[in-house]
Amino acid sequence: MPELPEVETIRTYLIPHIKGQGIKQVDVRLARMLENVSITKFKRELKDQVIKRLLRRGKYLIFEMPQQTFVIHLGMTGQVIFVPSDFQGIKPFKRTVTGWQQATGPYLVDKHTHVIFHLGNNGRMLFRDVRTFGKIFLTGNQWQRHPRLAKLGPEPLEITIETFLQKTNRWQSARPVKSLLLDQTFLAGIGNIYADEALFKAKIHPETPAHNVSHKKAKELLKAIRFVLKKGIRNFGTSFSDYRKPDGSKGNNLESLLVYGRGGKECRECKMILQKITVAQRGTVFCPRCQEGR
DNA sequence: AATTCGCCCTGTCGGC
DNA sequence: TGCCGACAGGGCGAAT
Repeated sequence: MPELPEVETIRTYLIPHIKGQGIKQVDVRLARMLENVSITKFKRELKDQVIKRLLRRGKYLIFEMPQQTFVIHLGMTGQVIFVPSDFQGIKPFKRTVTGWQQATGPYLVDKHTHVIFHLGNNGRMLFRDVRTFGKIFLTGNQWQRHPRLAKLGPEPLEITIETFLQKTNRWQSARPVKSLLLDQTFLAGIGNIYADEALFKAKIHPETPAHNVSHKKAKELLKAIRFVLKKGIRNFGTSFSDYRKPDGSKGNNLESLLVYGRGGKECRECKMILQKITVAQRGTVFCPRCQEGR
């Protein structure tokens, strides 16, 4: 699932390819990927606009244009693929009994490719999403005020340790600390992978009630969050299942994971068998020895 | 007001 | 071999 490091990797990759490019045309092949905007309006608002800036806030990708801003959220399985103008692998879409099934090379234009942005440099930006939990929406020029973005908490890589400790000081909550990490109004951009990784790194049991997290532990937690997110970015993201860079290749962070997806296997630090439990309706892996006590 | 739960969706996997 | 149910989970809106 694309989290902060994956979205940041996509953003960094896309910038040189799309910044300053005009949008010649947009194809929308699945209307429900657009949130609160019709296909007609979406096309009209984007046509002939120039992408001025590409930003990230939490797990959201923000495309700023002079008169309008559109935002992409990748949900669980969303991908943004950039197809350069000289790429020859894409054939016309073809309807088959099983749906749109023309997949060629790393640039997959198939039944899961829902939106295609045709750019001025004749490149194409594809939005592909198997489980269709992703969303694309318009915000107007004040994207910070859009309801989805306005409610986001601070960026974990930007918040100061002092501000973070003030936030955690006010935790009178019995909620498991993992549920707080997944709460985008607390910190923006952490998902299931990096939450488990950060809790392991900070040696905190995922079910620890928030009010039992000491000042010292909270400090270690923020350091751990930063560490795993930065490492994820350095490794171009975690390709656990569907995540791909915009060139179609996988990120390199999977082999760096210490707990996520490793339930039943040995802890890389102490050889104890990693446990898999459910916390906040999410699969959660932790080491009973390294992360003991709540 | 804070928190949890149900739902959206499709590919994959284990069991029979 | 093939069918079926369970499972994966981000975020919203309803329920508690």
